[in-house]
Amino acid sequence: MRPTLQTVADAVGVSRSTVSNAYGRPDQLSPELRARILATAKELGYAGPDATARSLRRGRAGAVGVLFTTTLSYAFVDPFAVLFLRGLAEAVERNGTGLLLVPLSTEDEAASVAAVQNAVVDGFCVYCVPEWHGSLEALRSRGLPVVTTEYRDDVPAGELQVGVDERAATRAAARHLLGLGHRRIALLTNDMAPKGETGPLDLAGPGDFRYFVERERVSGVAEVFAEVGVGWDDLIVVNAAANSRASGAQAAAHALDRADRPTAIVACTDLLALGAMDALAARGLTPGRDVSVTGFDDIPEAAPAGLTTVRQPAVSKGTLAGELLLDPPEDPAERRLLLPTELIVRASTGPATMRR
Amino acid sequence: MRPTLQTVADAVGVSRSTVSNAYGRPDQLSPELRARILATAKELGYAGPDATARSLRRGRAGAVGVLFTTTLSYAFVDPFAVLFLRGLAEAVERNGTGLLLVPLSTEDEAASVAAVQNAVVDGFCVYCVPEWHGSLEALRSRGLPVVTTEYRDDVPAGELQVGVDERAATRAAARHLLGLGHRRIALLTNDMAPKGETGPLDLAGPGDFRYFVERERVSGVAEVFAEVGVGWDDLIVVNAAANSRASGAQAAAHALDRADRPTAIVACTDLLALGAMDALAARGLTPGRDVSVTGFDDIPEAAPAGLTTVRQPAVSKGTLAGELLLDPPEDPAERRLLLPTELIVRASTGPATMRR
DNA sequence: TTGAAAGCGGTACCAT
DNA sequence: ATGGTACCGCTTTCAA
Repeated sequence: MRPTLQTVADAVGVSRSTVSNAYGRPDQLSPELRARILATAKELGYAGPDATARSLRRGRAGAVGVLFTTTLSYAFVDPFAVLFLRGLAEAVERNGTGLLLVPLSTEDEAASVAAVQNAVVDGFCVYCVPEWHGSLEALRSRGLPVVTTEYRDDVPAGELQVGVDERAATRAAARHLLGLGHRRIALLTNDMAPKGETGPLDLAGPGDFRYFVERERVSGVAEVFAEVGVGWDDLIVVNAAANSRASGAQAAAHALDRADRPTAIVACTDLLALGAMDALAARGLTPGRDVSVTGFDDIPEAAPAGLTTVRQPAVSKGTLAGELLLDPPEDPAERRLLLPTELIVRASTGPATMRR
Repeated sequence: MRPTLQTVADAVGVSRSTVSNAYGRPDQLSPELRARILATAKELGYAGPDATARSLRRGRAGAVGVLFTTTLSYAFVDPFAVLFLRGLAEAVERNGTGLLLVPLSTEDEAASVAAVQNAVVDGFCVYCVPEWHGSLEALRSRGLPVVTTEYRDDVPAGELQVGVDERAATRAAARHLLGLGHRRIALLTNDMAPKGETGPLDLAGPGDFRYFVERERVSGVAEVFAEVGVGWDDLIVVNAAANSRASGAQAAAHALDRADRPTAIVACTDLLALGAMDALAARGLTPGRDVSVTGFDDIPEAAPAGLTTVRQPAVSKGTLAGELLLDPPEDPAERRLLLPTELIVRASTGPATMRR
């Protein structure tokens, strides 16, 4: 059997408290006794106080949990997520706190709920988890501090937030395209509906999107185009099964291969936009000349590709989320952080041209 | 005060065991009672069984800890690490297990040790942590399963391993350069010595490197060149302060600005190699023509840059590490996995040319 | 089907 | 400086 504190205490002939102090409060006992205790512990193969028991007693886990949209590994697939996590990691490690990536399952919601309930953490960071997902409720009912990466009103009061004005951001992108003369555009989304399939979407309006971010981004575009008489039904909306380059290319194909090919493609993420550019290339089309493309996030890959996109601070979004979580401000106003966005114009957008 | 199992039990008028069963073993009590318990719990704001207490009692944490070379955030900075973690994440999440990134501190070793001791996990994955680091000893003494990403003999018996033959890999790269006529080469390392400064290194031999991986990779190159009479002292060794592109460029500068400029640069990682290519570009030199460059890892950025490098399986290295950890094989032979490497020749290497 | 009791492995207050 | 004693919150035989 694995030795415990008691084992060591008995062997040395002291009390548990003293052994405990030998580890956690060296100043509470004579150096000599401490040395003897530590030596005996080593001899017995005692590894030091058990982490779980210590956490239970101290009431502190020393880690914050991170929840991702879909799966745990998505954290290492999406370039924006990686940047965000870098920031989050920097903030928490400064504090000696760890990061627990919680395994959510796409197939088994019960498993996800269990994972959230069993997570030994002091707080949670929620990265784009759909509001209807059961794990979110499980998470909130734990009563721990929670920070989300969306800036929105319809959440439990007091929840920490760090986000951007998604809608205003895409409005800027839409105005840019409008100014370039574009009137026939396609929207590339990644709504991750239960059975996400790549293909055209026929929705009554932006409000039908299931994801907050998707809803907001699409709304921004729709608003701007509506102002000039281009209604919702005039927009070509194509959903991508996943937020990946390949999926973006597939989705873009649906728009590009239409008889009334759009002159511009507005993608909800850079990954989708880069995929759209791949699709253009495959058809011998040049971004910014034949068809304009915009993205969202400004991931590192965007600049070399010449992608016009909305930049949002990735790393600092993570850092701020971490700081908020580790030391939640009292003032409600400080519990919600709105970060700036900026439209970065590159070569992938240009004047609308008539089709040759 | 937060409600506990007891609170709920008292409120309903049953015992703790029954409430516990209501959550963990629904079949052990009448559906009706269970419903009443759950309703009361909700009313009381009871969030369900405490994660830490449950872990303690069950003796299972539901997570594996991950240790990184330097800091936690490095996990999201190094492209190879990101790929590795993706694989690891995929493996563990399949099992419903989480990933706890343990915060190591560069400055405060005691803090790192504490972080390892307090990590609530069922096992550890060690990613390139130097063997002399105190946290490693703390980790091993916990007696949990451990998997390391290096294939080597001088570790505690039974430790799980998944790695590559680093030395053989760089031997292949060196032979490639040799075949192209290169005799005067520079080595770019990232030994992360305590006070890592970028600059020339004057070591007695490859054995002086503090890191296993560095030692092995450099040894491979040295061995091959020694065979043709190019000794250790003929090699230009420059250390980079960090494993980053910028640092690699800085280090490469030391080699490139010498009077006897090397005709080839062998970098210990792709990041350093890409930095070296940056340094070449800054000097108007063309990789593969003026100076050849090789890297290690074959990260995604390597191909577009035309970098000749050693490929090692990044994602599957992570997957295998995870599988090993979650279900350690009995057979000692299966506890150590040697993965293949492959030299990928691209445009960054070419025939050695006399300096113009 | 439900409950009593015994831990899981420690920590920290309060005496001595 | 050291020890006694609760107690952290839950799970799990085992008995009723």
